[in-house]
Amino acid sequence: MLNNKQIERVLETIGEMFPDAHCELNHSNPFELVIAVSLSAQCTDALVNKVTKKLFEKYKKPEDYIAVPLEELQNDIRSIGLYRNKAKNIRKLCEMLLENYDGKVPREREELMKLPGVGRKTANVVMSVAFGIPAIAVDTHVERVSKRLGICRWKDSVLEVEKTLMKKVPEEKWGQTHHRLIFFGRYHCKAQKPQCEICPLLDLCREGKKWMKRSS
DNA sequence: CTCCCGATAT
DNA sequence: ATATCAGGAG
Repeated sequence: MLNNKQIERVLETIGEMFPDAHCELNHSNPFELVIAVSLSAQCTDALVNKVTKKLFEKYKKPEDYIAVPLEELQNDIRSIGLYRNKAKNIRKLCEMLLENYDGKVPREREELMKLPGVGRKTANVVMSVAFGIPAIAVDTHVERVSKRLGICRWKDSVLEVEKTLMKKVPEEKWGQTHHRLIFFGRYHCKAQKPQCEICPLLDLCREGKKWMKRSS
């Protein structure tokens, strides 16, 4: 496990590598962000953006998603994968927004997580990106990077990873750090082919040597 | 734990 | 051919 000084070095380094890390899911309001993030489960954001480009032109409000047959919505998001679950969730989510939230996306984590297809990770993204409420969403990249670097333990659950990051990172830097960890994981410390050879953090990474061998 | 699932990289 | 992708629900 990294000590506080090492954590500080990690934050500084990923800040230099990805100073302008940001949410890469295209959206123009909280409602579109909820849809985009719920679609992004087990799918690249590039593909989500390809689908939402057309989707957001066709469906503007919660009412629009309910107005069409479920099969039509399934077809509009088919290329994403997991499309039956996602279509059903989006439809129900829109119904709930209209019934319980005046058609608007709630800001509270507890309320967000009541929506179908919205778990803690998605709720945290919406809170942080759409509403500017401090939160750290732990996705596959944040989890992998945190564990490889030794920010947390290998056996930690995603919730434990989130708690560790909240404890180790100053609250005013949660949003920024969250996106930098994602960029670091997505473009540098990748799942299949991590760039260990050019990694400025290799000396404090427990997994680095293992990956160096595999790539040689 | 399993299932959902197409697109892409390796 | 297999692993992975801004996960969530049962």
